[in-house]
Amino acid sequence: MSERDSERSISQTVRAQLALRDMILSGQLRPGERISELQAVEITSVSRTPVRLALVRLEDEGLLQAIPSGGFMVKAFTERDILDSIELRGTLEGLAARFAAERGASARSLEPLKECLADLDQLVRQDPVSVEAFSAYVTMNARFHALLTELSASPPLIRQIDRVSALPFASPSGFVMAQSALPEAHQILLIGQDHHRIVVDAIENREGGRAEAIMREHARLAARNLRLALRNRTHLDLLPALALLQSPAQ
Amino acid sequence: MSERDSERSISQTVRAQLALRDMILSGQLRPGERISELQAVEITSVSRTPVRLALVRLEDEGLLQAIPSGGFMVKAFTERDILDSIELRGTLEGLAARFAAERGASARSLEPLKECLADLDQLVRQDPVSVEAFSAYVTMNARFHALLTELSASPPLIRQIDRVSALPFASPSGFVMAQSALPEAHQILLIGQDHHRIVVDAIENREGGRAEAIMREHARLAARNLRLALRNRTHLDLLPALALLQSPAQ
DNA sequence: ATAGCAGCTTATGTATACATCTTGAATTCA
DNA sequence: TGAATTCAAGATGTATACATAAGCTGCTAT
Repeated sequence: MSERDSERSISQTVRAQLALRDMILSGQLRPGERISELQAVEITSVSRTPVRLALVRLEDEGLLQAIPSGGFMVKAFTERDILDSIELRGTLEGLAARFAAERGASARSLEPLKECLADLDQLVRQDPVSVEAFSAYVTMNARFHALLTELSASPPLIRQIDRVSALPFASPSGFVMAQSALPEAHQILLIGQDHHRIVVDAIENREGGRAEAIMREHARLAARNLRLALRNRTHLDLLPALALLQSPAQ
Repeated sequence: MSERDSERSISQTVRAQLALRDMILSGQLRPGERISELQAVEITSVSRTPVRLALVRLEDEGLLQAIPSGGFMVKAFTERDILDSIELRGTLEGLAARFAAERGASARSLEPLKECLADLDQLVRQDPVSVEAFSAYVTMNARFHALLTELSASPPLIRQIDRVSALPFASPSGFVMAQSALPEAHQILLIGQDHHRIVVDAIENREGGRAEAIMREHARLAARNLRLALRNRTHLDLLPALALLQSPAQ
């Protein structure tokens, strides 16, 4: 299949990076655990050179932490770290929205965002929302946030947002699936979608302050989802990202 | 001397990273220029393995850009990129100040910041400000910003601020030296120091919004310095960071 | 019994040889 | 003359061997 072709074509470095990332996010490698190069070599079946590069990449992705004396360990996050990362993303996306508004995003460039908004509207309209719709929402929501970020037309800002969102629990869709298990599911989805509507409106009307504020608040929905999910403790399996959380949870 | 000892003790990777960074920031490697591993090997006199690691590190530092087909080139920045990076830093430092205020930084933890503030006051008091005082200001100012960042007590945020500030033209002291060549020098210094005073006051009084706003505005002083320096075109040599600027300047 | 030291095991840091792919230049054909 | 193709030179990707440093275990001495 073409899958095998693509697997063959990608570099060993990337292959190792993917394999190690999966093991970290799935909890097979636990927070605080040291991960030696040879161990990583055994896991990934590639030699030390690409393994080492993969480890360095995962370090600046934020999944690993360098040990002063050499080597790496799986990074551990507190609930506070996660909440701060979400607030951080909200702040950066707020800045992106403000830039888009102040710099006068053209009607043409707003088009894809509006289409995405309409697609999301379709998904949100159902009640109750099917699991498939939730899954589709996650994809479309990620697209919405990506489009919004690009609308800032600021490479340095886009770069930073991408880096923050690389942490799975800080990404825009990190906790959407958690909602599906909550009774407040549909309500929260509607509120989030209203935020989307508002930010587009604000950008269109050049209301920079409003656009920034609503994106900050929007990120706090994710924080709310996280807290609800942790308190209810239902379907935590929907959130592999929480494998990185220190002791208390899981 | 101990210098030779320390030079011997640091790793080849770090040595290569420092050497290459110097060459980039000093303009010996020009923006857009491809930098091959062998070339880097010749420059740094270390083998390809540590050179490669150094290149990867410089990439996520933001000084290099990966070429899709492999290898790296020196990243080029527009004036807009630089201004955006400064605004970005201001936004993040604003968030840090707000966190410090909202979370109630203890009187004890505020102490070092206040001492630093007093030291800066001493330096600013002279008129005209000597070159040595400017240089001391740069150091002390960097310390002030570092202390403020740490006061947020948020590892994820601290990490992001450090990453943004790694770009020399986005760092808190990036354009202070440019002032020394400007007629408005002392005035700008006084204004900046007043910002410092205000943010400490705001944090002490738990005024999160005020603390955030003043840090955002504070960063815009750097943007002002940049614009003035570029327009006047005097003493651009004081700003090695501008070696990364695309064509028009320099 | 505990603390400290010695030696060994294993980790990471580095260099280099080999394989593969990209790129540029030259030549040939239309 | 221009464009396309092929070949060569050089680049990056990968593996592995070697050097050095860290950490651990076990033994000895107090």
